[in-house]
Amino acid sequence: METPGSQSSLHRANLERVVRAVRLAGSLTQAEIARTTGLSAATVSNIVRELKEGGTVEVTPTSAGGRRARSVSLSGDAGIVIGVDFGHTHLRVAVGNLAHQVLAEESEPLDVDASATQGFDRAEQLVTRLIEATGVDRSKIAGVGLGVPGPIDVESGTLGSTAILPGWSGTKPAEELHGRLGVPVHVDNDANLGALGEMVWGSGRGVRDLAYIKVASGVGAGLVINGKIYRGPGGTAGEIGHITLDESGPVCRCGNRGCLETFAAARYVLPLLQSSHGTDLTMEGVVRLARDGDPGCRRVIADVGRHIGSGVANLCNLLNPSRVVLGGDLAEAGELVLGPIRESVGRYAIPSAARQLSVLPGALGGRAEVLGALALALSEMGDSTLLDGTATGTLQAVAPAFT
Amino acid sequence: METPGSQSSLHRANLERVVRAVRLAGSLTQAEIARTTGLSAATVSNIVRELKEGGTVEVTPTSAGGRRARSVSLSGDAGIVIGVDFGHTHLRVAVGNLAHQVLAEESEPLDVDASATQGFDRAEQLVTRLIEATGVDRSKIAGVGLGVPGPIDVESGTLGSTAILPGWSGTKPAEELHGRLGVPVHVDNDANLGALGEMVWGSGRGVRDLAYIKVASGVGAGLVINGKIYRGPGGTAGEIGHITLDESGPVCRCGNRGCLETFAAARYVLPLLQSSHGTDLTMEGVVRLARDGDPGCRRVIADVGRHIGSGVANLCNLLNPSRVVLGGDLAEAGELVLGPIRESVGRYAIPSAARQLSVLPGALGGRAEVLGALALALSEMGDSTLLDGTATGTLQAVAPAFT
DNA sequence: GCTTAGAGTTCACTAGTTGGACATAGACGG
DNA sequence: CCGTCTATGTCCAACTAGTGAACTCTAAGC
Repeated sequence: METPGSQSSLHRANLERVVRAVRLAGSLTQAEIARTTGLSAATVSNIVRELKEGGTVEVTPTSAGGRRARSVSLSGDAGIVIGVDFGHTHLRVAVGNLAHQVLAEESEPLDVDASATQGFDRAEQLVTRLIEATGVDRSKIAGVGLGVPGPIDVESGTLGSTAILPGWSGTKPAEELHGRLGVPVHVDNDANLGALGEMVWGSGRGVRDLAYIKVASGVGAGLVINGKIYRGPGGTAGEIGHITLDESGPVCRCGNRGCLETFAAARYVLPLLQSSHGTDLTMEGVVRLARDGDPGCRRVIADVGRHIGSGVANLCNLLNPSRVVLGGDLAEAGELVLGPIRESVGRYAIPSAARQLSVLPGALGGRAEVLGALALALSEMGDSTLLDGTATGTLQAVAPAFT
Repeated sequence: METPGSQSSLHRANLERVVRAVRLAGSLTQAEIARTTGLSAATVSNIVRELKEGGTVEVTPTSAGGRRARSVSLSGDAGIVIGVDFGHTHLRVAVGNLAHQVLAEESEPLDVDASATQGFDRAEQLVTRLIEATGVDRSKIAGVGLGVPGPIDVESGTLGSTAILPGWSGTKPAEELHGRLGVPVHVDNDANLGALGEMVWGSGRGVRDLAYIKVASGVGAGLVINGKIYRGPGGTAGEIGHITLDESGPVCRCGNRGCLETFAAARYVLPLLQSSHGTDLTMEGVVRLARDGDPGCRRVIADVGRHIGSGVANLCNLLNPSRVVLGGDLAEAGELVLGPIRESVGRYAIPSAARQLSVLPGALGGRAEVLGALALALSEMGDSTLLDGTATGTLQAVAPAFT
């Protein structure tokens, strides 16, 4: 990085090449590394020795029953990364290692009206607790990924005006957390992190172009293009919630009318059920009732699905992603919502684009954002390519998260 | 390329770095090259000598009135590239050099009903003629870019079923032309090439994220994301023409209803003026009449603009590009169509995304596609990054194209 | 005319990759 | 049970390529 064209940069690149190969395959012998990376056996030998001395990899003597291969794998304590996710009602923290394994994860409720300072204090405490619980050395923290539920300017790190976390607008979450933890902190919004999480660990594995659609109090999308999060020059890409579906529809909080959000987001949908089902319904509750067979809730969810499908059809015509992953509470409704989405997509998208699109529920549920924060920390720490094109399948299994 | 992590690959990368720096700046002294590339002066000295001996660059002894700097520039005859563009009614060919200069350009009418074979014959003849006219050696051809007006599968190179060039579907244009010219041929559709052309030579210079919208017999968009054409996994990204604007609108040729195309494309718009203006109107004619003040044509064009604006607003919400460039015949209408587009965008896109969006007419007119084909040939020939982030302004002036 | 400063070159040095030789250890066949 | 075979990993000499420092050259400034 320092000197763009020097030999040392070549060496660094080769180091990363080896690390990436090992990470993608789990464990490899040196000869296998040489074959997959294209480097010579001698070079691999040197690099492995260097990495071993640096503590990045571990060499286990002849595990497999071959001739005499020593398998190389990433050492579990080479470094750890931390993901922190602020939601509207919760705070969630995960600790993982360089091998993409989740070591610990925990969430706790967070008061919506809590001040930013309180929030960051809580986050710091929870991080400290999890670090202690896993028993790793604090100095091993390589980076932190941070998710916030609202528009954030990635360049300056300033949180925009957001109706979701009232007292927080104008703060710089990354700086705050960096001050408390003393390590690099990278921020992004929840939709982008959800996309990243599902891409690395969930329903988006192996896909290089996907859209993650999160339906909660608003509707947002995280776009992955060519294996990387796409934020757009202004940082506001993915605002699928404000696609216009009906020019004379309900007025949206953004000031326009008939945005997708006004047909799909919790704040606009829940009131529909007030007179029949009471006022204290949550989206989660509606989903549960729908699964239990409640016809009103089923109808509402299907309508939401149809509208989301219209938005996805537009997205599909424009970007032609190979996969759309649905996240947020609504994803729990499964086929009740996915069916109508697929139907709408089939109806409104051009056939050639719709044909190869798969619409899947997120595999990570509420964990998508924290895990995405973890992945963000991993991707920002120099191993720039998380998924290398045709990943050959054998990715790490996610360690069962305790708590 | 051959050996991914070797020193020779590093050397090759450094060669490209220098070539790119020189190309972006037009001409540089060695010391300037050293500064912009980050390489040491000694290395630059060696590389320049190598490139000079290879005939890639020329060193002109002290042109500027400095102390004693020898300016390095790409040699005009280091290699040439060719762009070929098939339109619905024309065939257009351009010849350029590695310095991004257009040496010759010519277009001739092409019968819509011409067979594919006839078309390729004509293209070959025109290419040969232009090569001879410029007097360069045929062996210097480094590559050909080819534009076709219809859906093409970039992987297999097969032209999809297209209503625009009837007898051509199923052919493999790149193979055909490769067989005749004997050099590598790269294909893409007209919207993508238009985007590339405007990005390199036209209204999109210096921008890394833009959408080029071409309104002709259909409506298509070419998307540039992070400085590169984005085609999507299935190759059908950019189908802005089939965004749904009105669920119960006119039936579109794609089978859906109320697509943007049904409100904006020539085949749907021209009939509106039949009873008042006669049946043999073309889009070009409507634009001319509108500029001359014809109220009916003005109204129609404004309506088209408003509808395109709705589509652009959706695009803008999803992708947040920093620029939208309008191409095709319609762009000639200037503010008559841009005004309504901007108005619609302001109305339907979320403010933060719309604020930083600029909507401009294409600067290249009907030449955008050929020039894009030229740029495609250039970008595919190993100099993978055409525009390197913060291009410092001083791009080549386009040499006036003689017919 | 002398000084100065920036441009480009040369040279010795260093970093880093590679091919080939070599040691090692299990598998296989007899 | 032993020799052969084969693939693994390591070591060494050769080679490639970039770098810093010293050096030369030329025009500008005083």
